[in-house]
Amino acid sequence: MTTDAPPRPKARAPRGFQDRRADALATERRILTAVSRVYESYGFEHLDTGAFEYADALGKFLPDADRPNEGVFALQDDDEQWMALRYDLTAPLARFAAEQWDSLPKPFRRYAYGPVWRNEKPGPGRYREFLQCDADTVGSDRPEADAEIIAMAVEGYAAAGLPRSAYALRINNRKLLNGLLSAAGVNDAGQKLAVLRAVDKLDRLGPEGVTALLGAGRKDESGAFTRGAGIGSAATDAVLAFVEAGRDTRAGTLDRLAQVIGGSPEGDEGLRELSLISGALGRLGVGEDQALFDPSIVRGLEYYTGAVFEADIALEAVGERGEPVRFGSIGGGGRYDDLVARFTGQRTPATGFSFGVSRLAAALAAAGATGERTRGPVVIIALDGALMSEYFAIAGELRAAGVPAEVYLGTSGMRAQMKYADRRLSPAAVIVGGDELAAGTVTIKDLDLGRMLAESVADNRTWRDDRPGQITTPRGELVAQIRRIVEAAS
RNA sequence: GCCGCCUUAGCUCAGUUGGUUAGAGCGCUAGAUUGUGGAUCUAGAGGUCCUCGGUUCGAGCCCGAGAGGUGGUACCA
Repeated sequence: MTTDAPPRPKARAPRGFQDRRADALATERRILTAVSRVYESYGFEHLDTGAFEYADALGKFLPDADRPNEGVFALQDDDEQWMALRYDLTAPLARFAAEQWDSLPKPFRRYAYGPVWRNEKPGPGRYREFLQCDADTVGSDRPEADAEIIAMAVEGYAAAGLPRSAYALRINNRKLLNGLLSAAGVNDAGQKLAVLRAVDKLDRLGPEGVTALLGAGRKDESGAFTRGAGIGSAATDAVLAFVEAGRDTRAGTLDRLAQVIGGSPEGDEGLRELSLISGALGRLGVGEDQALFDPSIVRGLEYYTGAVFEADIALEAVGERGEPVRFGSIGGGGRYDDLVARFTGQRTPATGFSFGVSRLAAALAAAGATGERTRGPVVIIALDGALMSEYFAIAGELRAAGVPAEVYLGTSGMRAQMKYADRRLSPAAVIVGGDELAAGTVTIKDLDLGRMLAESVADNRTWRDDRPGQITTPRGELVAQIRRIVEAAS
């Protein structure tokens, strides 16, 4: 027995890529629609760009001969130029704005949504393909532009269905810490980067851990050692006082920041910007609990030059085994004044925010905030192959009346067809056999009513004899009866 | 990238000291019920015991390497 069948491929999605079915897609679409409406109400125009960009347009992560796929999914075009799937929506905007600058109304305000791709290690809530929804203003250096972006983000989360207590935007300004470090004599770029990384871990490691990372370094429980920034103890104290300057109100934090910032042109500039943002947020009606100043917010992206924003979600959720689930950041953004200049050489101030749509959808689903399952169509039971044309006529009538309907196209018996309608969560099934046809009637089963009545029926004999939720009506009343059932179901 | 743990049916898992034909629950398919979902009962289908190599008369079980997953850590434009 030597059959040389070719090896069968294993049916599996690449890791970090997910299949999303109707329920998840409905949640995503609802979020996208709601957030887009908010962006449009502020005057942002819709823009879409292609999934690929030339790699040099995406920034410093140029594919090289050794590791062309580091961080991004890249491939070589037939003219040997490297192209890469976009890893966010900001870099393509910078490219577009630079390319079209002369023909654009300025400041240029656009929103965009779509998938982005990152070729990195996937984890829980971390995929290699996910949806973002961004709004950016290019060509305004007014802090009010930042404030408006923040206000839209806050409004967007509310529109997406998050309860007000479940999220907040935390706002910081890169210039504050930069100025503080200059004043403290820390000017080395590598050290500054290490300080940012240390500060970013405040919520996880606490002040002690951050102190260690600012100084000599830190050994974690597993024994791995992380080298510290190596700044002096005076600078360390200044940084700690700074990151712990957050207060309950924006004005309170500003006052405290003024005390600890140490006096430097850049730091003062940062303070002035935050102050203007604070004033604008007040006038835009953004509550103190929705947008607060938090000096420990860093954001990884190195291209941010001023204000930075991050949205945290505080939804309580538990996984399948009752363990608490953390969703982390569900959005972020900030000011990037140098990104367009990479192309044009001219400094072009810009600011924006990015919704993590996939994460937000996952969080909403896990928190049970979107319990609804998408309903199936009215199913026309195909009892008799000779009557198929009648079945399609019925489906057509229902569709014309605005009711989703489908004729069962399998070859199974009635039991399987009813099961099919049940699994699709259909509101109703239509049964037409020889009896109905002869009598000029149709039999309609209200599946929701049946689902309800089933709870009080223990034995199957009764269940089948009673035919709960089932009525037989004249053929002419079909559409009206179905409509009544469907409207009750929605 | 580094460290730990894990990998047996579609899913969750059990599998004795290394010993016959690898099991359970759930799910799936069908029947009990000529044209009726749920519940119940019955039956059936479903397996590269992650892969490769080694030890052994004999490996799901022991040893080695690799892959995948997972948790932590690093990185995250």
